[in-house]
Amino acid sequence: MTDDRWVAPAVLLAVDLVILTLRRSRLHVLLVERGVEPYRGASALPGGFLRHPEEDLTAAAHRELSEEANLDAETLRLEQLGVYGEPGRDPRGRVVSVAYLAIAPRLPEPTAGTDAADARWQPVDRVLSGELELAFDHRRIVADGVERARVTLEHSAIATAFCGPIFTITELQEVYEAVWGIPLDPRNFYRKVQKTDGFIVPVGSARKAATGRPARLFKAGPRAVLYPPMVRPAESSSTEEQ
Amino acid sequence: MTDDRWVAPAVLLAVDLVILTLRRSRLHVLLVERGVEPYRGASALPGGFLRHPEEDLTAAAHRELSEEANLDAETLRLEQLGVYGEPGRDPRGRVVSVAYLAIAPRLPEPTAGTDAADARWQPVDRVLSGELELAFDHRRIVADGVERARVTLEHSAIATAFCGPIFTITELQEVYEAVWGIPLDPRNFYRKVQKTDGFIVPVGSARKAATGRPARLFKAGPRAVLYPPMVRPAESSSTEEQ
DNA sequence: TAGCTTTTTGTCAATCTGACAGAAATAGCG
DNA sequence: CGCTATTTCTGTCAGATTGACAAAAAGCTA
Repeated sequence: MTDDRWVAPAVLLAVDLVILTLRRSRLHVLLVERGVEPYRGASALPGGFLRHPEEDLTAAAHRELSEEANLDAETLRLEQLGVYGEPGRDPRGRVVSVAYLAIAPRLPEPTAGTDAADARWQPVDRVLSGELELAFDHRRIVADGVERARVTLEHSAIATAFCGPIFTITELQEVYEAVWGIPLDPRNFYRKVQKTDGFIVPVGSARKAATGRPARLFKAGPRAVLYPPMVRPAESSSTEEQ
Repeated sequence: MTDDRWVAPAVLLAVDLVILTLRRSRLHVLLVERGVEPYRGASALPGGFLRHPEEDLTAAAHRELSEEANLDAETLRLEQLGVYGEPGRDPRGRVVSVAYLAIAPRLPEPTAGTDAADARWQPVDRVLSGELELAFDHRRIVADGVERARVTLEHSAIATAFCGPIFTITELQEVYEAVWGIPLDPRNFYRKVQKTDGFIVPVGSARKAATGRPARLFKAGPRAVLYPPMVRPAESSSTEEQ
């Protein structure tokens, strides 16, 4: 951070939000329909410019979330995902965008806010496959956010945040399956989760279910970082070997 | 990324660089002595403002690196570390800084460039302990960079980049020990590295050493992502349990 | 040749993983 | 009430991995 005698050029700073949740056992991302140009009518991540030059970035992120999707942003823990500042990514000029990621429990259907014509949950598959096109470079941002979520699930107990306050082990497994996009063995998952110390704690030996054997209920444990981590089965080598 | 009819406020955008290397088995970070206000004379990370509004962020990072430290930046793979945009972090006004991280082999002693009065390697310990004070929030950025490097070492083969093109397993171990800050068992390390497929490949059964048994030589293997990862021994639980 | 140092090869018990069998608990149905 | 379907939970078992440690191998030096 050196400075110049030269006047430093200013750029437009924006925040974009990748809000992930689980609906019907599928990973969904919150999208808005743009109400203004450019990309008017297209789907995009919620977000927007800083309101004033002194606005804090996370504050701006929370503000945009409530403005555009009427979601109670206070309860979401926003994690910085990255900066997207490639010249030309926005037709209006140089816009640098800071992306934030949040992983959320089943959230209510959002209602359109002031800036966006509409706000709704869309399956990430539709976005990643390209079936649903997004404005700007938002598809890339979603992809990065999903990958981050996958890694985060391995090392942190955040998966419990996808569930309600009380959940069964099967429900927790469905979170992992949905985010990782692969099926897991229920018995091994059960064992692993149970003996990962501090991950989940049993809550009143209650029960549940509609058709099978009643499942025990748990709540999130005190540990935030999982050690050893949940290991995601190998899929393919990043670089071919030999 | 919604826009306003309101004129969006512009902020000053800067890049900061955390360049890590190994010198005498200790992790060092590249620092410059600031030649201008604010914090004139204090140590700081190399970096600076965008030169013009259309400059690419990574291009700016590479430019600053060569300007301030005369390092051949082309060979370094810069990885985005995060955004530091807290209001008030820079006395000149609202400055948002994008931090980049690079992990590098033994680099030459840098020479001061145009903007910085001096550029040199400093042990990260001295920075993290607070013994050496840095300008702005750069100590925090260094801390984040070191932690990122530690995690990266677990999952990627980047550790080989700290060594020269040809190295011994002991040299590779010293990289892990320096970055992780803990000692490792040579025999178990040897075994683990050897059977992590594609990590390192033996190069001509040459030898080396001055005092003990000659060590075999290796070069970086084709695999960039390590699976299974190198596991860093547990240190302490992030959240107390029970 | 003996001693020192460092690298390399083993050993062993404990733990973890992946695959799978089968018991337990409930609802629905004839 | 007994049977079946379904889901949850408890085991088992072989193979791989880990951490701790012993000891051989290969040089250099005295």
